[in-house]
Amino acid sequence: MGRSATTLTDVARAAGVSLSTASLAFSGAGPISSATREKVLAAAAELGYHGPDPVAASLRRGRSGVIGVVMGSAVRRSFRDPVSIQFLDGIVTTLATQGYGTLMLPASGSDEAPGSLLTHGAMDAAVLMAGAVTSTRTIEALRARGLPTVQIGGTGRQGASVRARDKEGMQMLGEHLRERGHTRVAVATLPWQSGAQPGPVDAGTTRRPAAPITARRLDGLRAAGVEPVAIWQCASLVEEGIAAGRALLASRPTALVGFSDLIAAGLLIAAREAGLRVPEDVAVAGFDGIDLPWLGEDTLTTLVQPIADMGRHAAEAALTLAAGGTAKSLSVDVELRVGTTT
Amino acid sequence: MGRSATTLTDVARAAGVSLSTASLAFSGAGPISSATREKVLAAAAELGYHGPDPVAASLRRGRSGVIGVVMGSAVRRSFRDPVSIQFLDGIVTTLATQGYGTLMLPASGSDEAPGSLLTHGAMDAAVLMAGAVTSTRTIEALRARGLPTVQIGGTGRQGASVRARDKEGMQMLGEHLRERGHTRVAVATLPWQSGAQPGPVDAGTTRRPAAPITARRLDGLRAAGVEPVAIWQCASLVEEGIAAGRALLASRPTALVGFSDLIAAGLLIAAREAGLRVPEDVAVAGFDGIDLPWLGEDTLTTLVQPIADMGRHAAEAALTLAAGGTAKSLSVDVELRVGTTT
DNA sequence: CTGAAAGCGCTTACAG
DNA sequence: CTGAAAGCGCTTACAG
Repeated sequence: MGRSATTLTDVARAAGVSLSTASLAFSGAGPISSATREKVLAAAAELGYHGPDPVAASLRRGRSGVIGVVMGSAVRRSFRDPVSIQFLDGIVTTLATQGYGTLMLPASGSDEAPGSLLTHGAMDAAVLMAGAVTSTRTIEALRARGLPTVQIGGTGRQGASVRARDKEGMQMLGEHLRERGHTRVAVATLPWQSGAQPGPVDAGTTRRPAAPITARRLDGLRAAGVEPVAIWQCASLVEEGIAAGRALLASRPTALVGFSDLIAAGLLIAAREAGLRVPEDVAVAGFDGIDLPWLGEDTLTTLVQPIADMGRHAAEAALTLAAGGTAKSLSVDVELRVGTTT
Repeated sequence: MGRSATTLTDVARAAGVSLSTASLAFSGAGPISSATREKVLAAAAELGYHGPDPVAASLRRGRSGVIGVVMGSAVRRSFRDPVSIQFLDGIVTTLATQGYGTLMLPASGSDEAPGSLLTHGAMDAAVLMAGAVTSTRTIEALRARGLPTVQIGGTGRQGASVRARDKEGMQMLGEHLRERGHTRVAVATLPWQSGAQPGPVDAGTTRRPAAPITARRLDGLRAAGVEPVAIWQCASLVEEGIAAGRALLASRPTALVGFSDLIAAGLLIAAREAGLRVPEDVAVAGFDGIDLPWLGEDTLTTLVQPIADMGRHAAEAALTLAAGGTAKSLSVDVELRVGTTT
């Protein structure tokens, strides 16, 4: 059962004190003499009692001590991007220092009912990882329960969010590319909406992506006066970046921009594969600022996001919400890091 | 608080039934007429009640509905290997289908006290990911609470474990290399013990690695008659594999074996970097069978583990233990997949 | 098929 | 500083 047979009542009896006093010895939430505490702790050790049952304490306190983290898609897919892992690291680490647990929640697909964990799992608040943002059913299932949420990369319009200044970042990159004389820029974006399949997008479209991150990054490029000669949407995976690169090179671009570093790595591989020199024949840039130790000599020109910090902020916002407070949305700066690929 | 203000008692009153009947309407754990159930559900919908409080239900049932997963090290580091992610995917997915949640537990370092989540988090059992296996303090903290554990990659000596037949696999690889005529084999192993720093290991040592996976894989090579000309221990990361490769090439090997695919990818990069042709000048092989889309034309010769299956088995064992049953240890077969690198 | 009662193990006002 | 009491919200024998 994962629960020891001896309870706080047993410990109190063995120590010759009341239940409330025994509770205080463990929680320290009230005045207690150190002699009494020692007595209780000794009795507990004697009985093999390892502290109050967390479930019972949760019920009494009215809080589960758990924050849910909703992944963008299946764990396997979602966490192939180191960015997700660093977010998760920031979240888990921050919550752990507050004694809070992190519950993994598989997001439901856009066409399937939310899982029982989402509808009935014990938690006080939830963090929605970037890819989960546009999965409406997931958000609605959480809202229906009255659970406060924090979105990473969201719009901030529905509850608290933590996001990067994507537009400002991409604008910096766009200006950097224009300074370098690039006029033909092809772009491999993130998906325009949740569940979108990889493939071309009409470069002249006036439709704005439903996914906020994709929309903001595209806005940034355009704000710099960069009008893409070709657009390909794909997930943040190296293989999808490679496929995007192969397709985009047909438009004879002088620069390739990936909306993530993993995508950009794929673009770079596709360019090399085509026998092109980088950056002489074609420049390549990404977004994220992660380590790609397998990329060889090149270091990618990219926009560095403070990823672990963002995870930390999201966790802190979730804790505030769990405690009944209100959390404000937060935008963090990104930094242009010029590597060898532009 | 993450808890709606209305309770099952309110719903029962509104529906004009008893508390026990209202409970049955949600759980279906006893006989109830469908008319009555409808009445209760309608009252619940009316009141905005979204089902029984999971914490209260857990207390009453005596089970938290949560399984902890202890990572090998910090999330950030541990999950840079896709193998860990696939394990986690298998675990989370399997548990979710049973309505069970997955709690992320950062392992404590070998020299620090176990975190409060480990000592006081609500869970019914725990799964220890490969790297966590030799972290004695972590295991002891869990055992002290009376929590049953399942180890991935463990020895099976302390509780249930799910592991690959590492030795048999490596023996197959050793024989494959010998058939190809290799006599000078250099090896980049996984760490010999928890927390070991990357670096050389005396190839002639008779000391056996404390880490069971490392020990079994080395045993397998030797069982095939392969006596390494040089050994370097490192974590399963591409950059550590690259460093290992640079060092190991000094021993003029005709074959390089990495104890993980990530390490082997690093070895391959180091070989290319040294201007060596693979496999003509030097062969390279790994262990795991993961996708490495950034590796270029080459496909790694490797031992394929059924990783997601192993995660699934571990989750099922944990569920059995959580229900008070006993779980047996399990070994799964690995398969030699010959690629272009040997 | 439905209801009344007990109790899961704890924390927290409250009284002394 | 310590103790007696209430109650967190639910599920499950048990009786009818």
